[in-house]
Amino acid sequence: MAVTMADVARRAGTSIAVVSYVVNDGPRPVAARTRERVIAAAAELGYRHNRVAAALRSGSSGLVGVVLPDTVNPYFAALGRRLEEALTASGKLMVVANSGYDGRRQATAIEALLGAQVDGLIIVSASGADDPAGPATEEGASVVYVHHRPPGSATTLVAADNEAGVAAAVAHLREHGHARIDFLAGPTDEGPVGDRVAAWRATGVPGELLRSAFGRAAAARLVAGLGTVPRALVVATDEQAVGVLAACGAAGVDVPGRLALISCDGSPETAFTVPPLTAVEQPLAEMARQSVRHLLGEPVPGGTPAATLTVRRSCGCPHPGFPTP
Amino acid sequence: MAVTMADVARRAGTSIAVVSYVVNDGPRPVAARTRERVIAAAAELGYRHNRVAAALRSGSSGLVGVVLPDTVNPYFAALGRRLEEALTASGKLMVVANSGYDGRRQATAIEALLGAQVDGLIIVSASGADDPAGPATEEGASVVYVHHRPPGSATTLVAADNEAGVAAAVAHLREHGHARIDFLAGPTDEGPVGDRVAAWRATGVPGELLRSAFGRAAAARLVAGLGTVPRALVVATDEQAVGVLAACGAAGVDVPGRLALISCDGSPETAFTVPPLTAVEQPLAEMARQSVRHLLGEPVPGGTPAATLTVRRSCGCPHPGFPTP
DNA sequence: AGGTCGTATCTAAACGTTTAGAATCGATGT
DNA sequence: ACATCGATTCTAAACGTTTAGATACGACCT
Repeated sequence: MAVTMADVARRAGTSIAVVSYVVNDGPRPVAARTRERVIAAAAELGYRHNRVAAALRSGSSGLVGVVLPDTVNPYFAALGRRLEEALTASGKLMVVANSGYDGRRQATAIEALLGAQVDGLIIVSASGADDPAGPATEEGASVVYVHHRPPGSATTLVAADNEAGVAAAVAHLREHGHARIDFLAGPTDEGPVGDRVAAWRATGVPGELLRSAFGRAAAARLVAGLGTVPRALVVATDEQAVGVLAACGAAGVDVPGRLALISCDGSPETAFTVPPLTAVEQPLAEMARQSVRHLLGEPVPGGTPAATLTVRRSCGCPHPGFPTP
Repeated sequence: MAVTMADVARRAGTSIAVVSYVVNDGPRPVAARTRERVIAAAAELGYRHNRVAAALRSGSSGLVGVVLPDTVNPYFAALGRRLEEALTASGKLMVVANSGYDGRRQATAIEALLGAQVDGLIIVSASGADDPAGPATEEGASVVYVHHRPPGSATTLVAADNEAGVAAAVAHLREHGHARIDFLAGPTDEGPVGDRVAAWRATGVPGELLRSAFGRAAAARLVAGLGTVPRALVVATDEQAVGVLAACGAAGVDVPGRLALISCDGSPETAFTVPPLTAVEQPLAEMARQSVRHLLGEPVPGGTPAATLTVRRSCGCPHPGFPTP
């Protein structure tokens, strides 16, 4: 059915080997005239390189597995797209799997990806999951964790430095005149949330640590139940910040008038909330690039990328398009 | 390196063929005792089925390519996840590619996916792109368009019926007392937007057709520049509705007080906007299931799935958690 | 002329499966 | 005893590529 290298070789009057050399641009040189004939023959016949056959023989499938908790979450969606960009630039295809924050589903997904002979695995680990890279790395597959690595794993982790960003957020709110600055985190301090809590604590600014389950509904409940609304709040994730916004909207609490808010994550959606969220923005593009380089065993230039503060409206700053009261 | 069927066969004291029969559960029967021995041997050795080798021989890679304009857009993100669920249920892995709404990138992506020998292609075509399935289907690959099919293509399309949904939206706004109901669409009526505009027109209710480029910024500009704010508006996509919301927030226009809003798409994010958006919700799960069944050549039960109205706050209805004035 | 080198090409053996066709082996029927 | 049959298993040929080793052929040197 499909056009194979043998067809191209026959047409170009050469052997399969040289066709392969031309297609892969190596590992042996091909005379310019021959190369032209092969290229012409391939074009005429509509040859398409069969990566499956190549994968079987060469051991590289050109596939990279990406495991994310939930690609509908804008933060992971944004990370996923950055990863795809970085992978495409390296000629890899991205196979995605959602773990749904569930360790078992994550393990199943990884198993399926390894069966597909992926060249590597980029994992944002579900919290509470055992180290899923264990079985994977035993097989010799390369694995990189992004954003969150399960406790006890020694596998490479690519994550942003949030310390400076959170400090900047706190400093910024203080400039707006807030003496107390509270922090809203999830029920546990696992993963990057822990770093953010620590960074907030490290500033030494007085304030309370509030907790709410992950998910917007929970965050909404929290704000609704709040007796005295805190004046300034740093929120650990966009997801929760959006929940806080929804709760404030429902309760008629003015943001930033009665509650100043700074979120962490800074996924694209934060630019379009009402009001637009000021956020400690994760350097997703750089994280994606570094992950891919690690995975492919290339040198990784630049150190840990740092999250930076993106100022919009929810902190109290005037923002283009918004009337300053 | 890796454990192969030959290793398992040796250990189980049988031939490679029976190992294959056991692994694939066919196409020939295996005696119960032998099967057990094979399964035990495979477990002891940690055998993992090599899908690349299987793909080369059998012609089925277990991979399905999914091409989306932009996986960061919540609507496509939600569709993507539904597709992944449906594919996983059929034992397929999903390879995603973003086209960035660009015909050229879309063509490149499809080419790469075909090279990976995907078993099929699910495409949400970039508007304005030539029929990208042409070259693909010539190769015998099966292709299904979802949501939007380029004009001139005869390939299978899976899309929702928006007529009843939009009519319900218009009727609902009328019940809220609006005599005029405007409609906000993109610059062209290509794809599903056209159906929605037509459905709005078909209701015969007086109102103006407003236009704005795709993208939230453009929608924001539109509302900001509006002399007299329309009282009731149906918006063609969530993306634009979020833009309208942002513009209203910035301009201090109360939604739904001064402007009642119903969006089309109904991606998960609409539940968490301020105020929560009433929307004509696309039956994404059903669309995903149908797409996959079409792709795999299975019978597709049920006709065209219909979009349905999900009532929240932006239309003027009271909504749980919101004080009714 | 004979040897040596370099370049370009060819031959053929993998890679790990799938799956027809052949082979084996009791059991059954005559 | 012998042919027949069914159930099970084995043998071996693909699938389309990659790539090491063998080969062919001038050019160059002595």
